[in-house]
Amino acid sequence: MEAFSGSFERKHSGPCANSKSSVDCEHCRVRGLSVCAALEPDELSILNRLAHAFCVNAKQTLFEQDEPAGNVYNITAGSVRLYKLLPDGRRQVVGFALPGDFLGLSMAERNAFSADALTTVTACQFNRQDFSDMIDRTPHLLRRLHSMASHELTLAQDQMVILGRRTAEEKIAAFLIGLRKRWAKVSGASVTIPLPMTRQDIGDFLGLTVETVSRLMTRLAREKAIVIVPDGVRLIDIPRLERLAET
Amino acid sequence: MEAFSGSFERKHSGPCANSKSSVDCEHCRVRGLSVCAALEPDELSILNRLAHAFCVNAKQTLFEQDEPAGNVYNITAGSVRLYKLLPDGRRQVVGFALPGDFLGLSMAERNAFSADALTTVTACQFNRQDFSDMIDRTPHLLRRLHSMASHELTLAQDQMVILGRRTAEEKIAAFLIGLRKRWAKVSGASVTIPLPMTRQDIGDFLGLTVETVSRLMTRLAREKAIVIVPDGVRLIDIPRLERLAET
DNA sequence: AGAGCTTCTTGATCCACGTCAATGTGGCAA
DNA sequence: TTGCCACATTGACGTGGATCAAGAAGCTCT
Repeated sequence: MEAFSGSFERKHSGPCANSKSSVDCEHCRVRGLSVCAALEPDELSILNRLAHAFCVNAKQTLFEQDEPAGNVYNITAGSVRLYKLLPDGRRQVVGFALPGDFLGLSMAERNAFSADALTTVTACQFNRQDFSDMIDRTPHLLRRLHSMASHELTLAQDQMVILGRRTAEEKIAAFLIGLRKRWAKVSGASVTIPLPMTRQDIGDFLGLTVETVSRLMTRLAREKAIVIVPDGVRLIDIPRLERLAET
Repeated sequence: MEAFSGSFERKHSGPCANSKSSVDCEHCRVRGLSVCAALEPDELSILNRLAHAFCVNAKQTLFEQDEPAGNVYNITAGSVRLYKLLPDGRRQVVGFALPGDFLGLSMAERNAFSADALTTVTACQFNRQDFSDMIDRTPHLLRRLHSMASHELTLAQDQMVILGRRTAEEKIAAFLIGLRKRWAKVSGASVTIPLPMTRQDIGDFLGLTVETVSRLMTRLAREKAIVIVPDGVRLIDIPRLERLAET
């Protein structure tokens, strides 16, 4: 809980080697907010005074839907799946959190969704009450957080258009374009973008089945709108963005 | 722009009699925020210092998607359709605003959607810049607005579940239950709820066609989950909520 | 290297919902 | 009253994507 401003550091750079059952990884302990968090240096330094950094391995849970919300999180590395479950097991992925993203900014009493790690994730955690007290003392930071939450609302509304009024192929194309844009903010523009989530996750995000996602990805590749990088299906190239956008 | 706290008043209570092309209705001029706005008296009184009240008839536009956002609105009476259009004309309704609801709280540069009046609407308008300056001077009000925006985000995420993972019948049921709940906040719980929007609007909100909406409303009525009030199709009864919820 | 996973792909078939078309209905203007 | 028009309903038919089923291709553990 000591002061630290700016980037983060870790003791080792590969994935955590420790047991899957451990939530905290002492070896890759990080400090401070993600540099991607779109905050000014003074804001970073204020928040970092409260930061408690930790690391979880892939498939571990950060928090679960309907549980009392205990913390606010800022992702510093890795990606996180955010989803809601219906009583009968149907699942809707409501988003994916990438480095720089905050979780729990709504300050609601309970979590609106579950969150678990798609890859090894390092994050920076704040006690909800400390966080709340701090933003009460720092109005311009609250203003910033409000604008982040508003941005998320517009993303959610865009997703409503995608879910309600686009065909399966358009959904996939929009998803890939949107993800490319988000990765560009994190690690710079690139034709190759990582898909840390499974086809099932993509389907649950877009209101499609795994089979449909798989078929359409293959089709987009056949039609040369994308390239599924051969060494694994979790990496794709978007050589010509406009080609994909016009589908 | 004078001070006024609490409820609103109008000069006549029926729909506006003046020309359809007029945006402001001098006859039913209102003052102040909606009493449904879930604000404390002191917050109401602060905001009302900036309030500029007005009235529009059904089908008139409040603002349009992508235009520079000039105002923040609080609906005091009537209902408003919020929607996004795709270039090819497909439409996604992203929500319906009822009395008490704010529009434009995100303080974004441009409107994320279009808004037009489903019925005669009275609303309370704030200049965006005045509003922004005022919340900067009033942190606890900003905090309140942030929590309203966050609530909208959770509604949007719930809508994502509905759009992505529910059947047509479940969509209609969820829509009616949600609308009933919202009307209850405005005018108290009642088995009869108004549907100020067309079947097309409902379809565009739920990702369905008019025909499907119509068919399923009829079916729900046949199965006695709802009653379409005979004197018009824009009013339904939900005699047994649990009956509707289990569909 | 092989066993046992999970994930991904591909094909055949099905059906919920969309599309197209016809008709009904209520409000309003002339 | 009549015609018009936007909205709603209903039926017949078509189809995009779901479902079911079978492999293939990667991981991880031993």
